[in-house]
Amino acid sequence: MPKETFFNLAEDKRDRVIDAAINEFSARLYHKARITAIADSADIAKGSFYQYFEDKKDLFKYIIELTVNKKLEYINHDMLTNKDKYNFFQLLREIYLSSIRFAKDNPRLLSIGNIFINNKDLQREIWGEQADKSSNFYRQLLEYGLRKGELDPEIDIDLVSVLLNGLNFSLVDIIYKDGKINPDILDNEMETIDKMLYFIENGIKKRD
Amino acid sequence: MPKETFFNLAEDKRDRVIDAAINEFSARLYHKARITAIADSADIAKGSFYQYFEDKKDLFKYIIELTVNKKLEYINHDMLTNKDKYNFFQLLREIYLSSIRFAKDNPRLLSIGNIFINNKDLQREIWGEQADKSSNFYRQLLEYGLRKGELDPEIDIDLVSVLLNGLNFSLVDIIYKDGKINPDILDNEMETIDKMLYFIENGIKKRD
DNA sequence: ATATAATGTGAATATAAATTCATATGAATG
DNA sequence: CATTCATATGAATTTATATTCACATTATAT
Repeated sequence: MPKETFFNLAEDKRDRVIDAAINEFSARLYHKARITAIADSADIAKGSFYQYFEDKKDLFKYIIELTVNKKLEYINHDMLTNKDKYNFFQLLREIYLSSIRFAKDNPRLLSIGNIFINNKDLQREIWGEQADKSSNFYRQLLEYGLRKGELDPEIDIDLVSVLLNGLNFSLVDIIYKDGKINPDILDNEMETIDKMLYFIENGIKKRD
Repeated sequence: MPKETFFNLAEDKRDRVIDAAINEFSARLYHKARITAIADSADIAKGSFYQYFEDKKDLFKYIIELTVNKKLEYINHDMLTNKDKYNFFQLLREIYLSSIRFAKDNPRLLSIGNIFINNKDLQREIWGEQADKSSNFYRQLLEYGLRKGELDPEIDIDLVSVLLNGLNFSLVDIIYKDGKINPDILDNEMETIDKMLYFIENGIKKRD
């Protein structure tokens, strides 16, 4: 958590610091990101930085928190609170759509998220041992789908939740090529998502 | 590439250096791994290290190369050279089985592979721009499966190859929990793999 | 207006490696 | 045995940055 000093700052300055931090953390890996660069670009003294934050990790935690919150804003809450109206695959589709919307609007946050998600050690450093939130999310969704009889009762929930989590990496790979958003996707994001769902629903075996 | 000096070394010493490097790179992220620790543990002088390698990156590249070669040894070559005898899903199954065998026998190399695969920037630093070898591998496999009519002709190869690649992350997640091999998996690896294949073949939608 | 607290500052210090280099030792050659 | 070449060594240097600190400035309260 940033120190109180940080929250007492004039909004403009606070925003400059956040913006500079997002810039630096999206452009470089955590251990390569430089406080000096952040201070310079936010136009504050290096010493001031330590008035606002405990240390580099403190700032990074804060930025990750902002990122997570921002992402949550993109999820259609009506859909999640009224789950019952939607079936499992509709919910999954909505989740994927939110991911893409979020990525489009917040490329730098997407990059930070990638850097974070792609580095388990960093996750441990920042979040401690409870770093496995994401497959848990899918487990709950799957339990719900099973209860409603929409899913093949044969599936192993623990395994499939990890698999769905792995497919998230694919989605990010698709959206985000070579450090920027893949422009091809933006034109036919629906199509891409629908193909992905088709894969998840039906697999790839030929049927007759 | 290591310098010639390195290959001129007595085998014992060369092995000590490799072993020390594998230890260090499997325990710490690339930018955190220390030449000093490697030199100490291999019982060579720090200066000697630079007789053998250009720099840290040079050593790491070499270790990654060893890892990749070792992994290739685990793939059943008979199966790949006589592809025609096996169907797509049998081949995929074999690939997953090799992954698990490799992981069991070479936990440290698995860890290095994870660190590498989980860090796209590092991949760019080490392999340059052609870092996307792996989804390419699946693309070829998929083309083969389609030609033989084993796969749903509806699927989009480009997309599905990225999806299969994402599922690799899942497999690693399953095998490798908290820095070591998940013992639960070893007892029923076949079962796990078969469930994973079931997911890929049939998806998770309930059918009647 | 003065005192007190809060914030700002950047040069100095600390830390942690990677890398170099002058020099020593050993091996091969003729 | 002397000369040349290859390898070994670790203290000294370099690089890169995070973090501290003594002091300066500005804001708030009395």
